[in-house]
Amino acid sequence: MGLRERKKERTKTALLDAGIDLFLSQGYEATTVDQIAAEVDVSTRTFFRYFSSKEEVALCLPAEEQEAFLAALAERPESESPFTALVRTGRARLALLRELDETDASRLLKVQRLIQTTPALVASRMRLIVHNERRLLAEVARRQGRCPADLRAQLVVSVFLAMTMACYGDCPQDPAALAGRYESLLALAEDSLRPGWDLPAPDQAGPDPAVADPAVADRPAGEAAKVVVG
Amino acid sequence: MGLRERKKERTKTALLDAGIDLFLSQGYEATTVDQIAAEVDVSTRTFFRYFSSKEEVALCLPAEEQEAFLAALAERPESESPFTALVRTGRARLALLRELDETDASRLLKVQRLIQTTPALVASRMRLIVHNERRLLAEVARRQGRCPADLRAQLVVSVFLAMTMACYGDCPQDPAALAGRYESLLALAEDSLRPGWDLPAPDQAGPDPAVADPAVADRPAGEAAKVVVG
DNA sequence: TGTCATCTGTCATCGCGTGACATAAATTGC
DNA sequence: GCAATTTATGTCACGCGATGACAGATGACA
Repeated sequence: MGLRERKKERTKTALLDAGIDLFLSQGYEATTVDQIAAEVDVSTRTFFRYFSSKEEVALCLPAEEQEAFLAALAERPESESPFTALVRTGRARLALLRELDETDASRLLKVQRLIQTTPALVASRMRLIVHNERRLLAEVARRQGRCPADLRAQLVVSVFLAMTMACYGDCPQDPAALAGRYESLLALAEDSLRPGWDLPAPDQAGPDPAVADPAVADRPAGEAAKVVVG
Repeated sequence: MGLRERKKERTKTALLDAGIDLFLSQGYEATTVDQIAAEVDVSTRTFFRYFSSKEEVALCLPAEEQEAFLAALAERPESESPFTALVRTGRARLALLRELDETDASRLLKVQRLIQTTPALVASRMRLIVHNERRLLAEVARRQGRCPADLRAQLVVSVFLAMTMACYGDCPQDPAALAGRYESLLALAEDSLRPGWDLPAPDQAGPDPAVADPAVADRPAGEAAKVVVG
């Protein structure tokens, strides 16, 4: 790796760290791009050559994590059911947090704290997650042997994402607490879901049950509700 | 209602309609606030007195719907389980779509199409939804007699929101298709969830099982997974 | 060393959003 | 109907985020 690339990398992490620290100390909105650039002693224009937006400073790490998650998911054995594969991938990623460089780990925790305390960034991370939902869905549908429009595939992804978001819900603190929260939610899901719920229905062999019969919506309100009341 | 208020209301809906139409015809990003204001023949500054941002033009209707949803949820009978109350409220709101003024209905459908075809707006709507999650959670927890930090309450809300988002997932088209999709997802949820899953666990009487034992996270990866593999 | 590619700074520009202030309009009281 | 008050609107100025264009500085390579 040449001097040039090393210099670039140093500048990028310098901007990243400066940005995160400024965001945390004086607030995300109150911090201007000019300030970040000045801190690293580069021009504002140069800042935008490293980060496409101010937001990206706060979200590039989570974005990378998502990429890594998708890559890891793709390598889970086919024998695992879709939801199991998702859950185990999540657990593996979580475990990776603990064997991290001290500076990298603290950076990640800072970013977590930052996002958590900034409504605009919470929304942005949500956007990230939703943006990747499509790819997650594709992988789940592939494992189920269905098309991505399959409602059950969507349900599996939605439930998993719901769990993930609920995980972010409170306390970032330390990786251990996060993992604990993750496992608690998992146990709860086990209590709530029927075994095999994430496997494709064996009776319907067709590859496209995506659009359901709209006539079902004409049922009176009180009638269809029993399906979930139990 | 005085002349003044009528005039204001007319200006607001004029800006709203002009904005939606311009967004749809030439794209959201490509449309400037100046254009919208010019279309209604008011100054740019005045536009911002009616809408706090360009985004709000596209999202004020969904925002109002969310408020209405929360109000309707609060009035569901206590006898309904949390998830049932959520589902029936959703169904009732969906039914309301059909008895709407022609111009209001077409506006709503336009907004749906607009959001669906604009990634930035999809994200923004997601932000709206997440922003209201807290209030939804409060109501669910109240019905369960638990605190909002209760994981089961969070699961209930998450599953419901996941269903809602999956509903938005594809085809806006007509209200009937939307309702059909809603009911299909509902039926699928019935297949996947155990009866009574949304009721508070009877054994744990304490009001605060929010934070789980972090020690559980120390289990080897392969062991805890069986809880969902079944 | 000299040539080439690439990174960087400066400048200009656009769009979104806001505060301040003056003007025009509607509302109220007489 | 007219004056006094309230309130909506327009104009101006400004800050911030983001982008394109161009010239100069710096590392890469023969």
